[in-house]
Amino acid sequence: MSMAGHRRIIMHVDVNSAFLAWQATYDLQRGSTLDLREIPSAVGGNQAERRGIILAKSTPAKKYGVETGEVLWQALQKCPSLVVVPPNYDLYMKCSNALYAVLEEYSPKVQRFSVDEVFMEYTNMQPHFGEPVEAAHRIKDRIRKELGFTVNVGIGPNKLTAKMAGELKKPDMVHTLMTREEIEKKMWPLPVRELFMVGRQTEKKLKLMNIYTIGELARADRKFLCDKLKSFGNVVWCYANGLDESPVHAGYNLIMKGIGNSTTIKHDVDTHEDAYKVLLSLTESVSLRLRAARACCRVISVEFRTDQLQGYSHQRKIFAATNVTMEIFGVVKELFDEGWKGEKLRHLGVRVTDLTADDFMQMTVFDQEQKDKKMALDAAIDRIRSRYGNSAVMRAVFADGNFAPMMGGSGAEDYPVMSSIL
DNA sequence: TCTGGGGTCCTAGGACCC
DNA sequence: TCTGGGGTCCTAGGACCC
Repeated sequence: MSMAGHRRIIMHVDVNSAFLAWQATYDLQRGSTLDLREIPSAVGGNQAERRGIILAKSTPAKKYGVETGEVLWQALQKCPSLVVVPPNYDLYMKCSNALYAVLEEYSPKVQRFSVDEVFMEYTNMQPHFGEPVEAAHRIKDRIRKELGFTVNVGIGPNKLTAKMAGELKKPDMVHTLMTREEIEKKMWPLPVRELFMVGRQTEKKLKLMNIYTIGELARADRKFLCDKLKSFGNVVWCYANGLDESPVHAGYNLIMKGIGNSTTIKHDVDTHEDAYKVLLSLTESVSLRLRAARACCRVISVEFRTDQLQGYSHQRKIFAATNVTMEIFGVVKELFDEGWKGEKLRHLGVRVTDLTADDFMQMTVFDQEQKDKKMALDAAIDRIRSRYGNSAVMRAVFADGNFAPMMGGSGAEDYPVMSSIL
């Protein structure tokens, strides 16, 4: 909440080619003489495990037309010399934490927006750290020197303008979008697709209205847009005009809305037995994270993706909130049986939503003793796993080694992800 | 030779209630 | 025997973000 007439100053810090830069930094610190950022390179999933897409690319790779999200073999056609390294999520989490720790020194209000993006409230911080642009340069240079990777810093009167400023030109730059004039000059000429929240579908609809640039969207009739795009029309119109009042949510105090894990399976699954193994594995990691967050869930959903890449889902609200692995798994099995249309499945997911705090767990009328036992078992397994690692305890169904006992979730701490409305 | 995994929010339609 | 209308809850699907 900002007082009327009070001018906020928000900074957005965005790591340049985060996954790739972090890997390169790590390699250099361990004595490598090759900087991945200086050659055509990418972080990519494992093709043999059918996860072969580009997760991040170097600037030289970008010059060959390599794009994030594209399938590996296509990227290799464009750039045969492309060096592809596997992802390392634990490393990313460590680098992200290090970045966050530095930024916390400059403001009491720092919001983790994603693993590689942070919003920082700089309002009223000038007496301590100087004018915003100078401070941003110092912060940026300090991160490069101390942590070894570069960031862009965007500065604006709200989160939207700060974020858009940070995207203007990369890498290792500071940009501002403080005034109406700056917005019109720097942001309005950009293709409308570059506006936060304008994806492929919205771009297509806007084109049909003859809107191609952010400026054209900003000057379009608001009522007309609401007519065509419903409430979303208002959102994008405001964003195009640099309007946004959303607060910076400091630290972890945002409530998580849901926890999910999903996985692409090495071989298509077409039996209940195999699907159950995958689903149990996913349920294990979801419920572990749920308990770590000291939460229970009231909605459980199972997500399907077929070998034809057709996706669908099935969910149910349960009577009493729970975080007991085998209770959740019981519902997951039911949902799978009801939802599965019998196709070959390449991908399965488990997600829990409608979370509540676990401190006053609703007493179940029946079988309280049974429930206590299950909760004690989960707690004991969680303790062993946190002490000796996730593979220290394994359910017997996984003993044949065909499926991993804990799929998804890196064990890294969870933090709230920003909402799409900023 | 195919297209990851983690999220959030919005909308539409049906069930159900008064 | 009649079919108005408002409200809430639930589920599925779609759009977007990184």
